[in-house]
Order: sequence, then C-alpha cells, then structure tokens
Amino acid sequence: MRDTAVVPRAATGESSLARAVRVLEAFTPEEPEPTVSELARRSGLHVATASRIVGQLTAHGLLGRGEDRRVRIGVRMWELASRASPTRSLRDAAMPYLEDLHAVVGHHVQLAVLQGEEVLFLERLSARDAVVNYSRVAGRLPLHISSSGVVLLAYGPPELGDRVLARPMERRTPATITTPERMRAVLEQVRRQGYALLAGHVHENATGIAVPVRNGLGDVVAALSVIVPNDERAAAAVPALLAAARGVSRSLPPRGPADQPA
Amino acid sequence: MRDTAVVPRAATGESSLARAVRVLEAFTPEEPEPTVSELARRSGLHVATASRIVGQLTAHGLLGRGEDRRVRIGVRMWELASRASPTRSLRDAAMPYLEDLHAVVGHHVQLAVLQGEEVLFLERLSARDAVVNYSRVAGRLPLHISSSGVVLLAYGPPELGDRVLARPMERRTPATITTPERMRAVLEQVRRQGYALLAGHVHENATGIAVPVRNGLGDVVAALSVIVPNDERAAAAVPALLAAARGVSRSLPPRGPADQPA
DNA sequence: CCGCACCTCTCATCCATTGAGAAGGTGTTC
DNA sequence: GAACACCTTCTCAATGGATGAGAGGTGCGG
Repeated sequence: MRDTAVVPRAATGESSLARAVRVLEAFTPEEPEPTVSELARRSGLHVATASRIVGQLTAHGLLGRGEDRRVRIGVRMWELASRASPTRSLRDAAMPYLEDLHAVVGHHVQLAVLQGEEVLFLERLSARDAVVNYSRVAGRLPLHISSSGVVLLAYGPPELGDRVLARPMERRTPATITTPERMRAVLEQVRRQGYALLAGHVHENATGIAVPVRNGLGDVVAALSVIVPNDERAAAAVPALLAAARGVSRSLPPRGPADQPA
Repeated sequence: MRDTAVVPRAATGESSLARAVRVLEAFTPEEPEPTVSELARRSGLHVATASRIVGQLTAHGLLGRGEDRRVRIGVRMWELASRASPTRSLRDAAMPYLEDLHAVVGHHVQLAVLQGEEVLFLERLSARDAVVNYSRVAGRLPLHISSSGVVLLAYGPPELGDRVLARPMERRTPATITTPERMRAVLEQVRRQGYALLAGHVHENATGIAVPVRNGLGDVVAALSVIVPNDERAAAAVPALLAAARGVSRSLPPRGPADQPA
C-alpha cells in the first residue's frame, strides 16, 4: 500500500466548466435521452463527476430528468438559446418567405448557414407527403453533399473551398460529387447561374435546389433551399427561390448576422 | 490595514458551475448582446470572473463574440439545445397544422406550453400585416393575461390555479382579468366550451383565441392559439383552431411530452 | 438468491478558482 | 490632445470547491 491508498484527484488540468461542456456535448440527435452512465462514458468523465454535474445543471433547469432518471436537454436551455440567438434575426426575417415558398413549391423548404466546415440547418418546413430528406432543424450535413452546402461553398471564403476540396468527399449516391475537379466545375457554374441544382446527390429520388441569401452589404450569410422529387419539373422552383431570397435579404436588419464559425 | 490586506477569495459557498449558469441567465430578450461588464453587473459576479467564464464558454462555442467584443449566445448552444430538446417532437408534430391554420386565419398563430407559472411560446407564425402581438418565440407571458395561459390554467393542475389566483394579477388593458372571481368564472366557461376567447386583454386591438392540445393519454400538453383583430369576426377562427388541435394530437408520439416545470 | 448495472453519497486531498488591483485599450469630452 | 470614463484582460496568493475511489442503495433479469 503506497501511492494507491487514497488518490483523491488525478491532476487533469482541466477546468470544471470544461467538464460541464463535455457533458452537454455528449447529447446527440441519435440518443437525446442518455443515462448518467452513458454521458460519463461518452464524455470520458468519472460517473460520480457526471452525476454531480447533471445534478447541478438539472437544479438550474438546463437539463431535465424523466421518471426513469434519463437525462434530457431542459426547456430552460432551449429558452435561453432561442431567446437571444444570433440566428433569430435571420430566422425571423426568413420565416414569412419560407412559408410562401412552401405553399407554392411544397415538399421541403429550408434555411441553412455555414458552421465550421458543415451546413447547419436553422429551419425547415415540410409537407406531410413530401419526398425523403435527411436534413433536420439543428442538424448538420457535409458541405459537398447538399445543394445548400455547395451554394455556401461557392460564395464562401476561398480558403474554405481549398480545405474542403483537399479532403476526401464521402459518396452517398452515384451522383454525389466526389472529385475536386468536378466540384470546382460545379462551383463555377453555381457562381455563374446564381443557384445550385443537385439532382440525386443525397438520395436518388430527391433534388436539392439552393440559392444564396445576402445581407445589406452583399455578403452571403445563408442559403435558402428546397427539396423536391427528382424529375424534370424540379427546375421550375428556381425563380420562386430566387425571388424569396431577395425578399429575405430586404427584410434582414442592416447589420446582418455574419457569425464566424467557432 | 485590517483584514483587508489580501483577501483572495470571499467564501461564497457557490459552485463554479452555478456562476456560469448565472452568466447565461443574464442574457435577456431586451439585451441580447451585453458586454462582459453588463453580464457581471447583472449576474452579480466580479468582472474578472465574468470575463474568465465568458472566455471559456466562447472557447467551446457556447457563446460568441462580435468585433466590438460584445457577447452573444453561440450558434453551438442553439444547436445543442434545439437538437435534443424535449419540445422538438411537439413542435415537429404541430408545425404543419400551424402552417395550415396560418394560411387560413392569417395574423399570428402560436404554440405554447406551461412552464413554471408562465406561458412559454415555442413557435409562432406571423403575417407581415398582422395585428400587434407581444409574444415571441422563446418568450414568456403571465398566465392570466393571454388566452393560451388561460387555457393551460383551465386544464392544468388545480393547485396551480390556486397559486395563480392567490397572487395579484397585473392589468394590461381595461379588459384584463384581475380578480379571482372573474378568473374562476372564465376558467369554468373555458372548460365548458373547450376554448378561450379573450378580446382586448393584452392589447385593445387584438383578440386571442386558444384551444388545448392533448397527448395520447388525454392530458393537455400545450395550447394552440391565434391572435386576430378585435372585431366581431374573431370568433370565426374557433372551428379551424379546434380542428388543428385535434390534428396535432393525432400526430403526437404516443408517449407525449409532459415536461414538468423546473 | 445472486449477479449485474446504475446512481448517489461520503471522504481526504489538492488544484482550479477566486477577488483585488494593475495594465492596456478605446472612445468621448472639453 | 489631454483628461476622463469605461471596458477588458492579466497577474497574484490563498483557499474552498471539485475530484476519483469506493461504499451503499436500488432495480432488473436469470
């Protein structure tokens, strides 16, 4: 019995706040209601530590617990995040146009922004009988896969394009863009025609069409897109999309949201 | 020179996580982009402490900072909160019906839940030429003021009604319910007719109409409401509201969201 | 009844956290 | 342009809250 006797704390050198964040990051769309043990495993924390952190956050309403003791994101956290979110002005400005667009085109209408090197979907309206769609609100998708991503890439900073092109691109369907040459050609075409139309890149039966949304300064701050069936009528949605994007731009507050990725 | 010489730390007896939460709570809808000093003042923390906490949360993306160093809720926090939120299933189920209702009735259509002793608005669709409306997404309103609140009160736990009736009720317009007797009568009427119609209670020119949304077990889990101009045509929206509420109930997952207040 | 998994509490140790103050920056006033 | 007001961040020594192991309780399945 020597050093082992009692080792109250291994020198981790990590702040306690960082651990709490690790717990929050352990929530995934696939498992929205994990147990304390699962959270501990995923965050790499000791079970006791995870239990304590969950207890504290629950006391403040940021987390919630079911009768089976499973942990959920708390309504209070949603409230805090939604209330003052920088995405709110964008969403508020876009919502009426999303509705109009949805009424005309049907299926799925979405609003997305660039976040890191992925697309983050802020809002989505879906018809009950719409075609398949893998995106969801607060969900992410790789840039090269979706029409929204291609638009944000085409109008985004050049170094972002370099980074994305340098990496291998996952294939989802035979139509998915997977080579830098092909992507460069597509981006050039998007910039020329002002929209992206990707037929069957995410799913065989679906076509994504996306257009850029600009703020008062002309910067592209978001992408507006529709997902429609993959047939010859798909392109008919383009004019409505372009018109809607202009409407959103006009409704945007002058100092547009230009949130830099973390 | 007394005890002051060097006092590195006053015994606050509060966890560091609690301080971080205090910082988050200091964000308000009125001031969504405070400075570090403002956050410190509102949360009652030392400026240095607030600065450090903001620095850490920013590093993890939960907060964001503008060029002017002002602090905002980070997109990552919105993402985490929205991704796994317990309100999501409710919102997803209700959204199509909100849209339909909005297309027919116009003005404002909203979805709200009971949170603590207030109404919390989860979603809202607004027409561009709609009448005034004080609610907003992620915003709160006292129970006795809004039609949504009255519905949630009418079908909520009895002890909640007792607590709310025992407290003085703030008056917004001459029509606002402010006495327990009046409120009791209104609640009785709401339960009898199955909806609440409050003309001019929040604002002279607006009428709120709300109906309950039930889960599979018959519990009332939310309120669906519209805000229309305060005239004799207002009541015409009631049938559409009732029909929409039934639709939402049907779309709700069997184990309905019944989030108990913190 | 036993084994297994989960959750929470206690404990002794100690490192991350703390408030005051200083330093540096920015914008405004006179 | 100097003085001022205000904000933000860094350093510092002291310490109190956070830590991991383990015990104890609970619940489930065989």
